[in-house]
Amino acid sequence: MDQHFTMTDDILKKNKLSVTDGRKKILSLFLARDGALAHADIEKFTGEMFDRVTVYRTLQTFVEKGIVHLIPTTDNSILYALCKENCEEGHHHDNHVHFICDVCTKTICLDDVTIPKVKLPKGFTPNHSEMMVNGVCSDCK
Amino acid sequence: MDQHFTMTDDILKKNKLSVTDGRKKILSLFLARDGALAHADIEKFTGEMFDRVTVYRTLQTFVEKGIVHLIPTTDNSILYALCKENCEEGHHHDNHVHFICDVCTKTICLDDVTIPKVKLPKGFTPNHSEMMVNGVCSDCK
DNA sequence: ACTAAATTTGCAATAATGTTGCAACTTTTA
DNA sequence: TAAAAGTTGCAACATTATTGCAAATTTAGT
Repeated sequence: MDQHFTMTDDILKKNKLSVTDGRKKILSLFLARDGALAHADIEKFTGEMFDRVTVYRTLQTFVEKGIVHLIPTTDNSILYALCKENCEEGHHHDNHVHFICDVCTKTICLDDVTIPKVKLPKGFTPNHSEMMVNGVCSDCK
Repeated sequence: MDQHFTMTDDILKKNKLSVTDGRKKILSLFLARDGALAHADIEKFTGEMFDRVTVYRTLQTFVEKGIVHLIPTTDNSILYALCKENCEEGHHHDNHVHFICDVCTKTICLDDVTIPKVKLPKGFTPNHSEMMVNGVCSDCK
């Protein structure tokens, strides 16, 4: 399949999920891509390989297990990203900045860039933050 | 209609848009609400008053004119918000933090909270940032 | 105030996207 | 290797979004 075949199995097993072709393929797409993927992207790559429903359910399962996390968008799509550093542990995906490249349109997890704290107005209590920066990524500069 | 009736007309005229019942009503919803609205919210409030298509097109027009701006979400919906401070000028809607209340689920523009700059890895050039914080808002605390 | 031009709306059709139940199949467990 | 557990695909359905076009409304000019 590709060079990630053992890695995908490991991640699935670690999360107590059955190792199936669909999950391996979708996981390998994330590993190969290093940016975020939307449901539509995955359908494009997998073609007629799996049913649409399977893709939906696979992504949902991955989110529940913390294998991928969601990235907010303004265009009515859901973006899913697997973060290199964190996916080993399966948690704490949610403290880094996401970068969206205006040129290649990839969404990249900047695992090393922590979201800064902001001072909120009186009466507001923070719980969790998301931050997205767009611009030009290191590949497109 | 409500106390904002002149304000809605002013905003529409300032943006060279025909003053119609649909636009006035939708704009007045934003003015009355002070939080963000999704397409579905607007349909709920307006009921059978206007066609769904009109709501879609009105929101699209408002975004193009800069009357409202988009807020990213992870739940496959588009949120639209009119920011109190900026809507007079019709631009620069995009430099403040958005707060999503976990209790009342409202999304609120914190017009006074500026998005902090972050240091990006080598090779990345920033252009624009978005930041969302959720937690408990001042009404729900 | 009245009319022509420009703009906006609603309808109908269509497309795209997401969800559910269930039977068949595959993977895991022991 | 067989039973149990988990996963998949199909079909049907639900929701959400888009397009073209004719009718209606709003605006601008007189």
